[in-house]
Amino acid sequence: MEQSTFGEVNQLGGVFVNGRPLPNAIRLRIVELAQLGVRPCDISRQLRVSHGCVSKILARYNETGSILPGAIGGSKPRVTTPNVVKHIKMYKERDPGIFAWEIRDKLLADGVCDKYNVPSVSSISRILRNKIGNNPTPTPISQGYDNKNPTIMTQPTAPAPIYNHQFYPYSCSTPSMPPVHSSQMPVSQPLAQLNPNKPPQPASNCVTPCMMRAWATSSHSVNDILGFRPPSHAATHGPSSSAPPSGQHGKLRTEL
DNA sequence: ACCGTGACGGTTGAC
DNA sequence: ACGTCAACCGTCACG
Repeated sequence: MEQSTFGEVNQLGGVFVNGRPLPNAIRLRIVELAQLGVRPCDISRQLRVSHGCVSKILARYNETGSILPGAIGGSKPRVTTPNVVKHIKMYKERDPGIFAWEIRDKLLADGVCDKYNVPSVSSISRILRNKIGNNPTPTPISQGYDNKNPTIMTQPTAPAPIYNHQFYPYSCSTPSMPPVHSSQMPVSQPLAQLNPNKPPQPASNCVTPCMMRAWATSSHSVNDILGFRPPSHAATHGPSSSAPPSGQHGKLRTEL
């Protein structure tokens, strides 16, 4: 456990922390290289990240436009919001003999919940037993929760779990990732320009739940992240000015 | 040789 | 305070 924070070494000699996402800088680098036309297998070798991981990150990027990992840990958004509890209580008061499954149906019928966030029958039973049965005034109703917003992605409660510790417990420059000084990632070019196929996705559009958290100043989509590069000087791919992470990125493909 | 995918062991955080 | 659970992670191996 403790030592896991020091990282382990994969078959390629790269350092990783089991169970934890790669640093954003590396993820960013993976996408950037891919946009430059570097093959995944080369990216894998170059950054010493397993090809499975490269594949996964690129697939995710293609799908969501985000390089960031998903939200780790936590539970699904609560479905028993105060408003739902209020309605359950109301149904129960109107019809003390009502069954939990009937309450469930009514919640759906009344639009209090939708199929995605309607509490299970057992949850309703628990609410009846715990909150309504003996405690007439449950939780403070109303604090922003709202059940009207049925969408799955609505974050009824917390905005988004996500790593509270800003990204990772360790900094971007991984515990030991000597070869790649990714935290300084010289992002030379906006990926959006490099890959016309990938329309720049508005940050708000990125589905990844983790989106809303950190990266406060810069958004998470690669395009946005890369957007802060120097305006001019968008040469094909010469990380000319800023030194490439590992100092040998000039020849992306050939080597190895 | 390359790449997609699933199993695996791990971490995390809400409940 | 602690355990459980379900989300995610990256690596590895297989096809």
